[in-house]
Amino acid sequence: MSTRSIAIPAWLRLVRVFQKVDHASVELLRQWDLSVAQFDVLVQVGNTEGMTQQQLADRLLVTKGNVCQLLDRMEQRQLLVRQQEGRANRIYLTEAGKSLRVEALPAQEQLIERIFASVPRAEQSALLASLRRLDHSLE
Amino acid sequence: MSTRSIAIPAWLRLVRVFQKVDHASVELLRQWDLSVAQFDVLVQVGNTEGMTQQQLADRLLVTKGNVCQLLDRMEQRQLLVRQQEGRANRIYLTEAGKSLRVEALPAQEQLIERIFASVPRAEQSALLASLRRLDHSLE
DNA sequence: GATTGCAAGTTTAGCGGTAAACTCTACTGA
DNA sequence: TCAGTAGAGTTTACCGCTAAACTTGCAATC
Repeated sequence: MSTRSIAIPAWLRLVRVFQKVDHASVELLRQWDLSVAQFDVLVQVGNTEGMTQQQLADRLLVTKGNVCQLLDRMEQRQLLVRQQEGRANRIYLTEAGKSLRVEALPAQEQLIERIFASVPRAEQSALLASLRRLDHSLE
Repeated sequence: MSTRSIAIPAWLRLVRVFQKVDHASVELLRQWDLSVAQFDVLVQVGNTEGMTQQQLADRLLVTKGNVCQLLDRMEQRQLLVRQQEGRANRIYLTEAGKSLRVEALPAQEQLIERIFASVPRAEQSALLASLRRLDHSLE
């Protein structure tokens, strides 16, 4: 039995899976003219109505500059509104934003379920456990 | 014991891990003024000297338009050369490109090893197996 | 109350990526 | 032969993202 680490192949495979699932998401969300980034905003703001731009940036692991641009486009499309409060902007979904979220989120979740159905339930648990370890080891 | 699928949390965790490891790679490669995309080109072209732009695009799962722009910048930095042959361009690393590859690749691999060290060897095998299943189920 | 300073947001240059239109070259077939 | 076509590469417009410089508003301290 080999003692060499398989970290590299595991990482390369993880990247591959990420890219492919991401592409599938892009395809799915295209029917609502949504990018993955915009979809993520819709999901997060829907979960925590009234969050600030900085909070959103922290959740998404992106810069506040990026969030600002994303919100510009989404506000223009009337999917959400900024509401100034002190020196922060609180974000709220419009009705159009909410109904888009209610359509797209279940579809996206079904896509993920379908893809992961190729992995048996017990293996999914182990997968999740390993990923959690990796995540926590990166702070 | 619950029977509900954990596909969604597993996917969200996978995304998180990808983002964090990717950020760590960006930090590491910054010391050679390399982006992850440029590093990937260096690795692939080093593995298969003389490959065409289209072959490279297929390997990296990106468009040929993207490869064209990446190569523009890297050729300008004299890390590689295009050599026209019929209607295709064959790509070769320069000496500068090769030596950069020889420096950066082991460092990158050590980074991955270090991160994955938090997962026991047996668990890494299971992780790899699950990821392979996912990959293959996406064609 | 004026000064200082920090925190939230905005702007801009530049890279990475896609899609689509375009050029150029080679091959194929009537 | 030569018209058509398909494949490889290039270009362009636009989105996602970062880093860094910039603006603005609030608070604390003197």
